[in-house]
Amino acid sequence: MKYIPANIEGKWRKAWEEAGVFRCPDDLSAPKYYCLEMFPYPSGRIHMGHVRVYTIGDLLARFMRMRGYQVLHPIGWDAFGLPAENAAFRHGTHPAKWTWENIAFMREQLKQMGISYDWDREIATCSPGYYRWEQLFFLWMMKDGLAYRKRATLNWCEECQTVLANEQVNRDGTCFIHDQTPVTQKELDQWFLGITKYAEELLSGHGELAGGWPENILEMQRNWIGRSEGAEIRFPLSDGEGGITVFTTRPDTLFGATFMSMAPEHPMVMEFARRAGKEKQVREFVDRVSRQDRTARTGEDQVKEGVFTGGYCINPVTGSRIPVYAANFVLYEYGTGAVMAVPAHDQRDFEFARKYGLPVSVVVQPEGEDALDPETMVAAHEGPGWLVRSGEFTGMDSAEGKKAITRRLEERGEGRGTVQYRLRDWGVSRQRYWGCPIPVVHCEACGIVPVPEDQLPVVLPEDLPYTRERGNPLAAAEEWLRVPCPACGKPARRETDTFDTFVESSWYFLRYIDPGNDRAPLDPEKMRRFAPVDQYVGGVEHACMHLIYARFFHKYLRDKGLAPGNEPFRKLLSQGMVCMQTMECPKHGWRYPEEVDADGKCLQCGEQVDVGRSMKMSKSKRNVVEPSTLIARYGADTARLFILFAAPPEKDLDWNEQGVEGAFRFLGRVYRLVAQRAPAIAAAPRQWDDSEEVRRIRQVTHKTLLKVTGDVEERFHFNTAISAIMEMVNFLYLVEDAAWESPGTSSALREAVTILLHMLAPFAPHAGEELWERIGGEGLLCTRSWPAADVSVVREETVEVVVQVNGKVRSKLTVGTTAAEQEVRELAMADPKVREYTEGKQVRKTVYVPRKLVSIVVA
RNA sequence: GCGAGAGUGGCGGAAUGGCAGACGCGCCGGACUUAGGAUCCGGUGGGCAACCGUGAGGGUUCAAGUCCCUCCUCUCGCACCA
Repeated sequence: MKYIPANIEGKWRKAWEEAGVFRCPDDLSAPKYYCLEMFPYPSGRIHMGHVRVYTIGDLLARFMRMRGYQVLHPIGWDAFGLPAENAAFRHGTHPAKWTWENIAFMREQLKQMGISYDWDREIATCSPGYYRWEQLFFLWMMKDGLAYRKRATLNWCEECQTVLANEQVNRDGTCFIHDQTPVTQKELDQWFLGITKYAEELLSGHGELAGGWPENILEMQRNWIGRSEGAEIRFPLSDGEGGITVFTTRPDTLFGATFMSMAPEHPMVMEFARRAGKEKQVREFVDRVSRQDRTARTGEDQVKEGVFTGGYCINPVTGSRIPVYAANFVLYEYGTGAVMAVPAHDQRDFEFARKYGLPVSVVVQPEGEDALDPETMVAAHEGPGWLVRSGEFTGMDSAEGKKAITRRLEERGEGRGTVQYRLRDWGVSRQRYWGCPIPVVHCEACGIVPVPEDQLPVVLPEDLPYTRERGNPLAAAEEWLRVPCPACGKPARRETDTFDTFVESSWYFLRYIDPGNDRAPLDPEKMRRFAPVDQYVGGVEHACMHLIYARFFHKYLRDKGLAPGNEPFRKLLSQGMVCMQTMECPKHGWRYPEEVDADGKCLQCGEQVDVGRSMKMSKSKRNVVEPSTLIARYGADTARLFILFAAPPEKDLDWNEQGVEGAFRFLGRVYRLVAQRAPAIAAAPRQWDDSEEVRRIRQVTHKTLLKVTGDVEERFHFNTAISAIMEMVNFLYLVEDAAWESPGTSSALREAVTILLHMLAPFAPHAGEELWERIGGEGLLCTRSWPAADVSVVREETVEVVVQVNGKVRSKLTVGTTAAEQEVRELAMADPKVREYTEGKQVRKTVYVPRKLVSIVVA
């Protein structure tokens, strides 16, 4: 009778596996439901964050399976990446070995959780059978002009000997792995993917996602893409031919442009300096600024500074000669790398102008305020207003002026309205070994030559001695490196850069649909059957990069006829973090929970530890609970149930050992209830009496069923679904022995327990199966249909109506559900408790809400 | 600074504008027991009460945790993007 998860969980996992119940056939026999959780990086062992995502996903997968869908629920491994290399040289192993061992270990951990994956579809992105197709996509992109090579300044870590993404640079400008090493800037030829060609569609596609995706994620993506409308305006050089084009969102302020600022990297900067004989001075500034990494340079506390280049250009509308400065706050990668400076109406330009004594000219006058005075202004006026000192445009409001000035520039061929994006093309080159080789060859005669499609895959050589701590071992792999040029046959060298691992994760969700295909990356027919993902579950940390890259890839593959529809993920659930309180010993720093005794004393020194606020579980803060320990102690069902009960999925979850105990206790309670009543249930007849007792049991049962179904299916409120199940169990505990034994009522109780177990199945699948077997249920519970609620027994015959007097509840009436308004009003007025407050007073107003309340207002 | 979200008992959290605090944890009491840190049953926002209570202050409404305005605090994202 005792609930011992260790005795039952393994047994049922085996039963599921043997029956192959989670295998999803290629052919559809029911409407499909593609449920996907973000696949893990095989870091070694799963952590609570993984347990949470995979539990949420599995709940939905199991639920939808019972709802009659053919569920595709796959899993795989995001298996390339830097940590494998770091671990490899730390532990003297090979990245491949390390990765595959981790995969083997974590696969077992996931299996222990009882997640209902179709393991036949498992993929690891480090297998040539996977990445060969991504090499093919890259060749296609090269042909389509979407993959190209560009010299670019990138963050460089001397220690890693590789390029870092901006997000891999710490706030203080050090490397995210080597936090002592300052990140520097380095110019390298890099491969880029033209994601900006899809910028507009990535933005407009949000229309299709609205409702299915959390609004905050869409907002983050909007910011990331950063669309802004404006104009490109050409400023002719004051001396000689040519001109400089700027991008501005404020063409209406053109008459107020009194100087120009350029990115230090802009080629015209040194050109001007040379001509003016100011090379030395300007070079000093340019060198100093461009040595700084992007984070430091764009940080908020960065002081604006610049240098006069010696050059001048002409404001196309005022005709005045304006000086050109190089300024540290102008970004070369954005817009045209040059901006017209309007100090009166842009705060940055204002500060810059005041610092270098440049003229300020007011051209936008805010409505209803004193005329702005350039001499006394202390800040720029960035808001709207009326145009002044703007020639023929004077008097227009700024919105109108934007359009009019742009139109005039277009007519004169001096500019045009354009749209700019903050989104940059995606740099995919990494100077790294453990990644997918970029399939091109460098030939002295032919330049860059793509590897012919029939020679794919370019297999990453895994037999290299992995001894170098730094740099890319591929660069030293002479045997692999030297190949004949595919074009001319002369000796050439392979590209040694590998892909950013976000490339792998940009299409894995499609490959799951056709994982074994060795003739093509994807079969369009199968894609049409299973794509898109109906429900994607993962963390917010991927709101921008992964989710934008994947949307981009999906759109590209759509254009190549491989992927159906415009969007890869119909609905997205972004789950909250798993947090736990931190403990810090004054002498020994962060403490693991097991390093502290029951009285909150450090086991090492006996000092009282400080209990800090709850923070995201992390090894560094030692506020972690190991999933394996948890499962060993309580079983997978308890882990799952607690995680789903402790908080709604999108909110952060506070880990609490006593809460886990509570979940375990509840499962024990269900277990004892059902196990104890199993004989009575087995003996119960199929027909129930038409008694009050039966009606009550059935009403509770079906009400719970409706609530749980709605909470899971529509609201994703798994915590309230569980609390409804708990209430039902509490109710069943109060049912007397006699009712379990009596033929008339036991049949209704049999129905109750049957439905209870079905509802429990997606939450605590192992315990559910075990009890299902005990009550003589047929087949595997997880393969059964979700029960249909009998709405007729849910309907109440009477309802409680609250009576308020002046907004305060004074009495409650029990009336028939169909009672007429007039009747209820009269009952309310006649109620003695109500009369106490209404006696002798004038009734001003009464409000009647059917089946809810009567509200009486008295003077 | 900008944007998004959140703030409810001792704690995690419930509440289509209609009885605030479901459910769980913790705590208190009872039962069963040689025993209980197992299990079962009951109680549990504050106040003796009238009443008061959802971060603070206003407002709309017969009625506000929920809607509107002004603040405060916290979390996350963006942050010289011209």
